[in-house]
Amino acid sequence: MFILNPHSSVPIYQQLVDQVRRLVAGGQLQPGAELPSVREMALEHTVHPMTISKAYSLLESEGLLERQRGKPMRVAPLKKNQASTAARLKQLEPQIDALALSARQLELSAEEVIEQLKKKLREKP
Amino acid sequence: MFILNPHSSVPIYQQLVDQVRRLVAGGQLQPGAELPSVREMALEHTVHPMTISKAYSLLESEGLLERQRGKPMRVAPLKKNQASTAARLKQLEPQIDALALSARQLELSAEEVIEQLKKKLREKP
Amino acid sequence: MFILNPHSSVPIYQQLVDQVRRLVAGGQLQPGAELPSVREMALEHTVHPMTISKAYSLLESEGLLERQRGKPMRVAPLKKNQASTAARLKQLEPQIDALALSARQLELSAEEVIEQLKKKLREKP
Amino acid sequence: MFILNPHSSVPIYQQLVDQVRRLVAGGQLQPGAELPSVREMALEHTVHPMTISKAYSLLESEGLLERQRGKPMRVAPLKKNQASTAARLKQLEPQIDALALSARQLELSAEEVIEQLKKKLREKP
DNA sequence: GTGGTCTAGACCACA
DNA sequence: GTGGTCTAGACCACA
Repeated sequence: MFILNPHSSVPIYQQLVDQVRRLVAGGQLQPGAELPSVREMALEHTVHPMTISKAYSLLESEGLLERQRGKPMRVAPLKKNQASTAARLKQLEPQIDALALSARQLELSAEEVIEQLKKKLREKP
Repeated sequence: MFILNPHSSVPIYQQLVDQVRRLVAGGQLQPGAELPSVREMALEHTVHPMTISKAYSLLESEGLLERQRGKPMRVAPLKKNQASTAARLKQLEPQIDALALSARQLELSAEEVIEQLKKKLREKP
Repeated sequence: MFILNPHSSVPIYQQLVDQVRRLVAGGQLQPGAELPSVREMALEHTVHPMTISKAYSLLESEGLLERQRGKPMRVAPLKKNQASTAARLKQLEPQIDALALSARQLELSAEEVIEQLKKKLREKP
Repeated sequence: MFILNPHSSVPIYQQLVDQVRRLVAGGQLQPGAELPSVREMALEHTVHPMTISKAYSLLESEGLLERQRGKPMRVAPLKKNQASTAARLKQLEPQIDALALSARQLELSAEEVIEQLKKKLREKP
């Protein structure tokens, strides 16, 4: 469910935070859903447990996850979790902006980029 | 001509590298154009000369700038600066992949994302 | 394992870069092998950590080393380290050209030069 | 007669010094032969006159060239100028050593390198 | 004038 | 623990 890339320039804990935020916003992680334990996830991705822990803590202080004593963390009861389409697009904006900038720097036409993006969106990962 | 923000989380030398790349790609810095000397630019932005020097060195090893001994650095005559379209698309791939992943996690449809991207690509930055 | 000579006219960071390249090419540093940490090596050779760091960074941008966050750098899994024979010969070309020029200026015959080169190539360094 | 490459990592004055030494050793510059004036040579290679001047001065202090008031420099009357084959090979040694080292680092076989070198030696430049 | 190297040492992000 | 960034400032090579 989670994809962590240790070679990315984005810190691993940040990758995890971003993904949880999106999965909650998109409704794939419903309120009450339990997340893998720190250890489980650390093992699965061969990552330091502290890294997972840091991500969870950030998400907790943000109000998106909540800690349950002795049990794994779970998605908090919805406040404004599942966002409107507009709000979710807003969340995507920094990435879109960066892509647009890169494309222009590479002197690629809109068509070429969109063609490629369409292809990737069609593939289920 | 160059804007360096010491409070950004992007390292100063990286900001400079990015801007030179963009200005060259966009044609605002033509091959042969001279850049401000390390000391000049360091003074102007009250930054340590080594920080500027690091950026210039990276751009040189990238083949974008060339040293002229005793004179300031200048934009290299373009050779493979403009790679083939396929090669440039390849360079964009990681960003496109990441965007596609985010979009799926946000449960956004291809249309919504592409619509937004088109808008951004049309805006000249 | 590494020999750094502060009195050489070759910069210290360059000496290190050269040696790592050689050790990797020669197979003495296998993919996955860890290098001494920046601090370790700096202490051992009484050199400033930044000097070591510069060498490591260059080797990373070259694709020869890879960073493991929180752990020392290690030799990257070889990919295009071994390029085609033609490509590697191409890399040697400037040196071959320079040698040919020198030989002609010294009025040395092809045989004499090649004889000498053969001898050197046979010696394991 | 002289080839100066401003993009080489070898300083320009050093390139000139090396070439004069070789041409004298090889007998192509005979004792008494006049060299181009500093200005002439600087113009021809679009190089700073000081650079040529520095090379000439070094060669003079070495005893290879001599200054004649109001006239261009000329090759000094031979002492041990035209060297024996062995001596001339000795002069080539650093370049041969470097080439052999590079070849080994690139994992190229002796045959491949020698093949290439032969080709270059045959071409008159 | 130009850029390059190096040290001393602070401070930071990440795991 | 790991490496990265930055400054202050010395000293050098080259043109």
